[in-house]
Amino acid sequence: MLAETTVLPRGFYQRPTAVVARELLGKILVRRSGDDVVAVRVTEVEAYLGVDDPACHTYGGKRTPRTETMWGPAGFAYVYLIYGIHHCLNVVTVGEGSPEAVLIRGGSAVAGGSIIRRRRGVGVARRDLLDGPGKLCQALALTRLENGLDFCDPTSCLTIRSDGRGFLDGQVERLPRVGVDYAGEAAAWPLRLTVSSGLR
DNA sequence: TCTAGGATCGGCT
DNA sequence: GCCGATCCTAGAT
Repeated sequence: MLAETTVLPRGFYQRPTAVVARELLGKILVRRSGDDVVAVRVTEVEAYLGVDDPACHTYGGKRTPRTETMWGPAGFAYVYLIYGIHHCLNVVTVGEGSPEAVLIRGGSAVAGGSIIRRRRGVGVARRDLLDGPGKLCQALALTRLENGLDFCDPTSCLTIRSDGRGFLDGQVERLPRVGVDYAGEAAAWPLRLTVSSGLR
């Protein structure tokens, strides 16, 4: 199934964050750990626009050990812990010195469904498996240990691939981001992208 | 050191 | 719809 896919090149990520966010919808996140392979098609993302975005971890030029990955080159994974319990997976965009990223909020399983169910809990309903950033990370077995992985290295245990399919603009909903009320008017910026209907 | 708070989730009412 | 869990992170002292 993954034989007909290609790993997205660095250049894919070295573009404006809002563009990368839109283009990530429909792409396939592939996670290898040991003999387990899990693949998830991205259906929900949020853009975080760096130093000028009050909702972003790097707002105002903030640079800390946690956010160091965001300050580096595009195409790397920024994984952090939230609420002491859950992890969130981000894709670093633009380029070195422009600490912007796209948060992967949700997807649908395309391979490794049984592994996902095992990790998420056997009784969990199909639609609840991957509909949140914390759930996605649990399904992909991602923790802070995976922070800084390179999405562009075909031998990496975490890559993003294209199978040539995607979603039409008419299928994409643009909504305010979740859980960033503290960010003032930026909380209303329509930087959350979701798709509801099927592939094209 | 100490403290407050968070890009969430799931259980309970 | 509400609320507690749980602990890292960052900023203050």
